[in-house]
Amino acid sequence: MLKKERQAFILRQVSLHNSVLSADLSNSINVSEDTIRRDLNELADHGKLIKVHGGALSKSFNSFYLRSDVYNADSKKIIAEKAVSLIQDGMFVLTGGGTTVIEMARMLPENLKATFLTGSIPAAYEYAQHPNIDVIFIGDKIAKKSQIAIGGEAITKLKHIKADLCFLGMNALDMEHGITDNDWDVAQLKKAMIESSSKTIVMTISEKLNSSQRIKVCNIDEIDILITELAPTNILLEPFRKNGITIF
Amino acid sequence: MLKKERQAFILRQVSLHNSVLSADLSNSINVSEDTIRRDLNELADHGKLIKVHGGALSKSFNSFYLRSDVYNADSKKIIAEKAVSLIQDGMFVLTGGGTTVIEMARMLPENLKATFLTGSIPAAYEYAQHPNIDVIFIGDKIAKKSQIAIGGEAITKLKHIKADLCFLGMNALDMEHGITDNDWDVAQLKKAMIESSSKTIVMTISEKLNSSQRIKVCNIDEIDILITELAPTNILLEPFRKNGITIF
DNA sequence: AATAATTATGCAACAATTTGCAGCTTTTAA
DNA sequence: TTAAAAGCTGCAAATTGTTGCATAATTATT
Repeated sequence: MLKKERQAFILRQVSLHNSVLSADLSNSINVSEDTIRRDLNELADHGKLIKVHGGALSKSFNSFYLRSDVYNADSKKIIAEKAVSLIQDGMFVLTGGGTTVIEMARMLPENLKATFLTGSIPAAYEYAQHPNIDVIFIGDKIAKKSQIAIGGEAITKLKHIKADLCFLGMNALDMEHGITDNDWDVAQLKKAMIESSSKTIVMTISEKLNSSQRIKVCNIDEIDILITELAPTNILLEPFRKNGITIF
Repeated sequence: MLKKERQAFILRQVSLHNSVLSADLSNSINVSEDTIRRDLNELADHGKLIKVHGGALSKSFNSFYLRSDVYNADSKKIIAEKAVSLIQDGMFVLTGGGTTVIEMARMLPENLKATFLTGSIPAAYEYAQHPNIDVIFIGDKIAKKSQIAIGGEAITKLKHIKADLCFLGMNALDMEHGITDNDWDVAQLKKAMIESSSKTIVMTISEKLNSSQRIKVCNIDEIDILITELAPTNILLEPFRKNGITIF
């Protein structure tokens, strides 16, 4: 096998699997690992792949994980836009405090007149900036990590409220486990928020679909509307639609 | 799995869920927690995430509130420094929400352990950032102008509270009219706050001394301590000292 | 075609990196 | 204050890399 063939083979493997191990290549081509290493170094020098300890990575793989910030921000803006379109004048809107919610708060149209209820400091801050929105803060004791109000007081107060819409950003969502979270207090609060609203709207980027965490919030069937950055027709969302959830 | 892949996976988890636990990662990737910890430290060194005890946080999750320049920032910093020195571990501290209070919130020493009560969204946000401070938010309906909670609910809640210190930023202060304000709701709230605290500390830049506004909050004699940017011996402050107010 | 020059490959010894573990310290939460 | 969880440090084992060198393969030149 010629050197060029070998390197072509390596490149194909990399683009196929996103990563290769020197040992595997050495095995499948029957050359010493030294040769493989030299090939990898050469290809890396020419910018064809990224050499790492033990093997190599595809370049696209690497750039993917480097720009994940921007990528997510875009998704969240798409989600926020869809969410905003559901809010109408005069509504009582209950929201959580995730980054997606914040994004939505910033996109609320200036002329919207509504009342927003939240237990999140950052969210309340955004709502308070808005010229025509009334803000009601729920609860008193603030959890440092999540910067939202937690505990019995907040939940008690929620029980006396009936909002039209409830917007929740989600950490994890899957058909089997429903909505799950990794913080007990937050989970309790979300549960109470869902019960205090006529409609529950879950916002999440598609990558959080089909993942789960330790603490259960509620079952899939408590969700009325699901908003992701994907087109509503996307195949990934099909199982949720089949369970009676409206997809936006 | 290559080290870089693993770290990419970690970054993805962090950007997805905003936080990760070392133990969870160790489980899902099947490497020791030591390795995870080393990865997290490495990623933190490169500024890709924020390492915390037990796991890591997404970097983009923090910092919504941007530091804007405020009028007379220098004077307010001097005032804030003096104010901070009055707070001791374990105290219950009630505060308003002016720019001076925000400045004070930012200067609280890291190791201070205290409970702060406030009806101001920006103040609550600052307190929530602090590692050792418990935050209790007072009230529910938020006034747009001042971004503080107003109304009967807040005042009722204040009646059930007895704080050690009450820090108030003031709009106007003069010997004859006492503390005055230009917003009825805010004045009511300040009144209630003063009544709910053992000691009332008024913070104001000197140019607001000897000015008055339309709505009365309280008389001079309800003030225990007055903090300005001036030296305590300044002639301007003499009349207040003579009225039994401690000057800082 | 023969030979010299260049390049590629494998080997071996040594260097560096990575990883898990054990003992001990620090932090956290009750 | 105390017990559990997490972190740190040093260390050892395994894996991976590097370098120099000998040998084989390829190319160029006469």
